[in-house]
Parts: sequence; C-alpha cells; structure tokens
Amino acid sequence: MNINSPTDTRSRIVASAKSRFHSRSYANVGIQEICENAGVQKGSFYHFFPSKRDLALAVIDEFADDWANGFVAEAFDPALPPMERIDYLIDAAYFWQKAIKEVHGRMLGCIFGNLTLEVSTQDDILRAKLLAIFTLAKSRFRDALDQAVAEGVIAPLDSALTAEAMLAYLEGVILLAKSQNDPELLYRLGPAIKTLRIELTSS
Amino acid sequence: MNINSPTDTRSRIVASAKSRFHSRSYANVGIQEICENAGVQKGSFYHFFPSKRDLALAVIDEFADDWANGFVAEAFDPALPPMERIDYLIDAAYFWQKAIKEVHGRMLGCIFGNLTLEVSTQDDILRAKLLAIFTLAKSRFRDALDQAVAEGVIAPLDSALTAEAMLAYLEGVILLAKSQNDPELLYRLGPAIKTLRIELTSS
DNA sequence: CTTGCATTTTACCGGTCGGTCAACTAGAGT
DNA sequence: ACTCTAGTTGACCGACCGGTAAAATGCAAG
Repeated sequence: MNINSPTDTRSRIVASAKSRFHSRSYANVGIQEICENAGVQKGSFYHFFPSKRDLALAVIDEFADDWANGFVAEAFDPALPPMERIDYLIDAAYFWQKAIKEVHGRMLGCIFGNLTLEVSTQDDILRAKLLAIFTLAKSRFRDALDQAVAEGVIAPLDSALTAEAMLAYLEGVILLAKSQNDPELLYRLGPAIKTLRIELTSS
Repeated sequence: MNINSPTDTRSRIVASAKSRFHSRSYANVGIQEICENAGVQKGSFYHFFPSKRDLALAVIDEFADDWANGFVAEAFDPALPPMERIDYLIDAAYFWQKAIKEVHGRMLGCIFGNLTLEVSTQDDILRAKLLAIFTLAKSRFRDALDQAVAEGVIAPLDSALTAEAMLAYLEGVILLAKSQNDPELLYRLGPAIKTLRIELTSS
C-alpha cells in the first residue's frame, strides 16, 4: 500500500480513454483499443475498472477536474467583475475548441454534452454523473449573476433559471459549432449569452 | 417498376430504425436488431441500403419530413404573428418531449442534436446532412425575425445570427432537459429564447 | 525465506458487429 | 412459355464486443 502511485497503468488507461471518448464517442471506442493505446493488457484493465461504465465515470471525473482547475477556475475568479467572468468563460471555451481543432482537425465539442446525448437514455448512473457536472457549472453562473445583481451591475432576475439558460445556450452553441466543424461560431454567437434573461416570478 | 410501393419492407426498416436511433444511439443499435424488429432479413436490408450510414441518412430525412410537416409547419405558419411562431415552436417542442416521456419513460431529446454530437467527428456525410437540417431550421427562425423587424414588433437586429443563437439555445435546453430526464425544463427555460439578441454590426 | 497481496499476462468466453454472397421466389412484359 | 428483374432468404465472413479466469509475476512486510 503505497501512498504514491505504484504504477501509472490506471492513469494511462484513463488518459487514453479521455482523448478517444472525446474525439469519437462512448460506444464507438472499445476497451481493446484503449488498452492497446495505453500499452496495457485487457485483464489488467479489469483489475482497475469493474466495467466500461466505471471507466467512463473516471473519465468524466478527470475532465471535470481539468475543467475546474483550468480555464474555468480563471474565468470564475472572484476577483473579476461578475459579468466579465462570463465573457471570460466564453472566450476560453472558444480558444479551447479552436486549439483542439488546430491540433486534431476537428471540433470535438464538450464531452459532457456529447456523453449526455449519447448515454443518458441508456445508463442512469452515467446520466446522474453528468447531471452533477452540469449542476456544478450552473452554480458558477448563478454566483456570478447573484453578485452582479448585488452590485447593481444588472437588473434583478431569476438567477437560478438564468444561470441554467446560459449553460444551455453554451452547450447549444457548441453543438451547432460541432455540426459545422467550426469553432468560430462560438466567437460569433457566444457573447449573446449575456442577453439571456429570465425574470423573477412574483412569489 | 410500380409507382406505388410494391412492398413496405423499406419503410418498415426505416420506421424501426427511427425509433431505435432516437431512443438509444446510432452506434448502439445494430442492423440485426433493426431487421428483427422490422421482420426483415439482413440480406434484404442490404438490398435497400448500401450501408448503415445510408439508413441513417434515410432516417434523418424522414424525421426532417415529420418535423417540417408536423408541428413546425403549424408553428411557422405565416398567418401567425412572427414572434408568436417562436412561442408556438417552444410550446410544441415541450409537449412533444413530454408526450414521448409519458409513452417511453424517457426524454429522448432531438435526434438531430443527438446524432450531431455522436457522429459528426466520424462521418462528414452524416454531419453535412445534419448541418443542412439545422440550416433549414435556422432560416425559419430568421424569416420570423425579419418579419417581426419589418412590422416594427421588435427592434432591428442581426436576424441571421440571432436565428442561429435561438436554434442553439433550443438545442441546448433540450440537451439539459435530457440530462435531467425532465421535459419541464423546456417549459421553464424555453420562453427566454426571445430575450436572445445579436445586434447588427456596422457594415 | 516465506507469506501475502497487488499487479500483470495470456488465453479464452459467447455474442454481436457491419457486410457479403449465391440461391431462390414471384410477378410483370413480351 | 420465356426472360428479366426486384425482392427475399439464410448461411456465412472476419473482426470485434464487453467481460472472465487462472496462472504467472514482482514486491514488500514479517
């Protein structure tokens, strides 16, 4: 029992799966292929993961970590004026997708969105995991909106619903951009996210 | 060479594939399963479709027809005031997803969106087909916006970009609703589509 | 030196994948 | 009657699917 990773087998599996699930799809990528790319035997895979679904859960976790510790942490920096955080996030998403396309030749979009549409009718455990990621993202938007309202930067609104609407819009723009294989759509449509508003209903 | 369909084999295949691709995914549904459900032999399938992809193209076409001749035709009725068409479309999408969930137990979402995220990095022909569907949908939004501007109902805006933003928003809301398996999200977030605005840039 | 456990290797399971093929049936045109 | 062809059948292809099991390693603690 070593506190440091005794081997990097598990992480190589996850790394291989991350890029493949992102660039293709869940069902289209087999365990065999992942293992070959990671230089691991299939029996060894099943030592670390009880099933393919558990690999997907680990992949989602790692992507969520990358996301929370990467540009999203920068975008939602509390030191930034709240509405600028949203601009920053859109910018970051744009540059990220653009960078992926330059390297990979394709707009891969958002894995959370990709996986959601692929598996959420077939696997409630994966769906719940994805939903938790979206719920977290939504709360970042909401915090920014609440602060903007508190500072008088924007007029009062239903921050919970508007945050959800903004997240939906971001996912939708990424979807459409993927259908065009063109990240520039994010640049053109992204900034309109701040025009979305859902009013408070009289309680 | 009969102008009437000599048999309904082909249409039974497509009908079986439509419901399965919609409720699961493209990669997850095999030709064998489709054939069994349609009461058709696999060899017969390949008499009508050169490949699985061609079946997907036919499925997309049929869904697009359903869509264009169904509630979308009603929603985008030129007799309706332009902005009401958009309300109508959102309503129709909500009731449709709700009806599907009541029958099927699941929110299945939009097949065009589902397929886009699943296959568009792997098959440019399918991606192009899906893109054409989105382009058509976009033009319906745009026509409504142009007319609303002409009638002075809304302030001038960039109708092409705003139409695209609205379509993106609709797809995004459906995605999020699917992640929650709850069509009510469409009801709560849908109406905010009319708050989206992209201004004309000075030419 | 031995025990014990985590890891790895290798071979294997039944089933399904998308797709092919040759043989056969049935109906329409001549 | 004969031919042509669209449609249909069922067997078959190699490859791959997710997952299993047992034997072999390596390594660390006693």
